Amino acid sequence: MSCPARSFYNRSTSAVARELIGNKLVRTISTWKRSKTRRLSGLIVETEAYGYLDDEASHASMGQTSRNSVMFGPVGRAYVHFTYGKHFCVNVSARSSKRKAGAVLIRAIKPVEGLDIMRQFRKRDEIFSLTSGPGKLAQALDISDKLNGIDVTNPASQLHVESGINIQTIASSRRIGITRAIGKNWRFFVSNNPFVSRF
DNA sequence: CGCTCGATATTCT
DNA sequence: GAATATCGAGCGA
Repeated sequence: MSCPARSFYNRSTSAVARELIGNKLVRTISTWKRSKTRRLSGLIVETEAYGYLDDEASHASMGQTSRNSVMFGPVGRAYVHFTYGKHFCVNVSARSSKRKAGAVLIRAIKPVEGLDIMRQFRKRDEIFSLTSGPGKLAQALDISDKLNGIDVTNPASQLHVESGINIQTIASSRRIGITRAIGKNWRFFVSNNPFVSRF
């Protein structure tokens, strides 16, 4: 399967956020036995765009720091950050050439491959709570800050994005879990599906 | 079901 | 000190 090219991420973050819906987030891990590789994957069903100085809710809004440096680097890289003292969130760096920083948060995926392994990482069986939230999907795919900065346009990367299906029913809304810049409707999700985080 | 609230580390004021 | 791109246990209906 092919990966969206780097140029895919070289557009406005809101456009990238919308078009990432329907693509596949893939995590490859080596199992403890016989160093065999396994694929964990899911269809991206919910995203949020985060901008630069124009977006007070973005980690990049106050300039470059050690935490958000991936948002300022090449597009198509994973920006993994730790939040609320417990959880990791997975983003992909993206922006048009006119901006200096930006990223798209992946908020939810629909599990496709490796559900048994996801259940082990999540320590629960219910399929709808496996990956229906940014912290949940990071845990289900065993994603931590060790993967920060990885190139998601490379199919050999342990975390990458593969081209998927075209989704017709994409809706947008305010972003979730933020208090600033709530006027921007930069959350995109597949309407009428049970795998998104919430409405 | 739905709501409230504590956990818990990093960043910002 | 306060806030945070979250989650799930515990409660009441």
